Amino acid sequence: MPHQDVRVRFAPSPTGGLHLGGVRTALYNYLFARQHGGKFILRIEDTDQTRFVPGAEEYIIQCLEWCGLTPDEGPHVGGPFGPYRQSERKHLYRQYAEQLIENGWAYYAFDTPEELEAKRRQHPNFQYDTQTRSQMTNSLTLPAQQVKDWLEEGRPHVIRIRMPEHKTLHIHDLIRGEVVFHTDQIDDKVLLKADGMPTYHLAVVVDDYLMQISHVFRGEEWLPSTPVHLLLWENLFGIEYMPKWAHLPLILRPDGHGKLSKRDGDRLGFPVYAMDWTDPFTGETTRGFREMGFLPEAFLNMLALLGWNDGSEQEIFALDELTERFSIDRIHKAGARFDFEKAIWFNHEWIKRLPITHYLETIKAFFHQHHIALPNDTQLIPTLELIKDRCRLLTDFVEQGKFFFVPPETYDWSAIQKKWSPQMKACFEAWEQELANIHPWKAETIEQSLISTATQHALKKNDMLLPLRIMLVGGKFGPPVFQIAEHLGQRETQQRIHHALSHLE
RNA sequence: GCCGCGUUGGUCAAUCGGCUAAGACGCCUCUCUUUCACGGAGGAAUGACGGGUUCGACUCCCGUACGCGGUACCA
Repeated sequence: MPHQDVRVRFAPSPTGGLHLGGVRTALYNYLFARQHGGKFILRIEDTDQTRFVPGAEEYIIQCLEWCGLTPDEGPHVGGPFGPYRQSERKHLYRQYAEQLIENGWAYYAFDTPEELEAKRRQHPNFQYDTQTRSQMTNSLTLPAQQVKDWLEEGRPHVIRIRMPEHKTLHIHDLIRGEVVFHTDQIDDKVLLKADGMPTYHLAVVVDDYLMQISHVFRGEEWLPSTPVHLLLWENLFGIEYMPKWAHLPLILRPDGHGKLSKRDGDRLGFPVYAMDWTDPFTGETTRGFREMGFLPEAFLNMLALLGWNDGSEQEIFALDELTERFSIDRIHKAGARFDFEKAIWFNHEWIKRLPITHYLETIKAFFHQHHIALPNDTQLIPTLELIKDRCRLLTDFVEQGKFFFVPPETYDWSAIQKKWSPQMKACFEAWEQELANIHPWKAETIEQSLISTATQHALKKNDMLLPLRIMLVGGKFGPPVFQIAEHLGQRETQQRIHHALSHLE
């Protein structure tokens, strides 16, 4: 009897940084599992030993953790269906491949990679399939004794699926509906490689069965190989155990055409990976969303809406809201272009919505990276609150807030040059002395004081504002200037005016 | 080449036969703020093409075009 519980898996192969498309796949899996009270499983698909990259698995786990997509089972937390790393399950697969051979659904093939390559050079459209396998070196064409001998002497071989002839395969996809394939068009995929490792096709079916996976959410690039999986399910475990398929639309590059790749990010100046990834072989680091100043809430929100919407006008969703609203039938069929500007917009919205305390530590870390010393939290938080609305990325806090903690190194004098005069200088010099008499040190009282000093010098307050801003901030930006002065404190404000005046004639 | 999937503004997209085709991002204008942003109000901008079906097609069907994916002892 097929199992009823919802069990879904995110099954990346640990070959490098975690692509945003991968995170979205993980997200949809996670949402579906949570929505149905099911389990979200992490399985590491490391059957290609030549592509093993040290550190990649740990990195993937950290990315999921940063996003808040915590697996219920996985190589790092264990679980009742382990091991969760395919390389550690190697011994499991061969028996299934051999079972298929016994039933006539697979065969041994002794063609070497070199032979196959030569064949493909000769016939560019060569495919190892129902038509061509009779000309190849395999257990279907060789005498039984020959096969037996070769196997006994350990001759390298693979096991290939034997595609039936002239059959139509119907696959029901939760997103696309009925998809039909013809077996004559499909090649005899390798199931077990010469090194004894299964290929994706065998491993995915065996493990989904053994791990009792109920639904498979994976990228659309897998759709063409689904008929192979279907046949395997049919002949190994029974179609009634087969998970439901949902092939997700691809995330496309913003310009031109094609799947979004790491290279597009490098070229166009935006991240593609969830977090910074350093290639252990070249030492080269690729920037990630996290390090670029994205909140995980925004990152996930943006990804969720790339290919799905709930039909309303709402665009901002927290993870628990997504869990509530998510539905497979509202997933788009067509691929979506990634738009970095929109991603930034999502981040801005989340920065504005969340309390500073929610991401205080992250901001502090960014300041520390720039060697900027910060005051204690009770003083820091109100200051950050003041600039919050103008920060689209968390790294913007450094840019927008630095002047609160470090006096300006340069001044944008050009902004005030036209209106600057000796009278104005005299007025500021007088006001500088006045600062000590301002009580309490509040934006309103500071403003009143400036007004009265300006009036005494036959100047207008409004003409004083920009020069004051330049003296305190260095440039033409930031919150209202008297609030800046309030946050700076009397002493610091006085010092900055004094210092600025000594540099102005 | 073959197979599969897809096609509403520049981008994300709503629409499940009644459309004068939502909304968001971005862009432009105005407004607020005597800084820069935020906010607020407006604006320009869309159904690939050709046939059907229908009283009526963006919506259904069939072609064509275009795009993408697959076609590995990679996943």
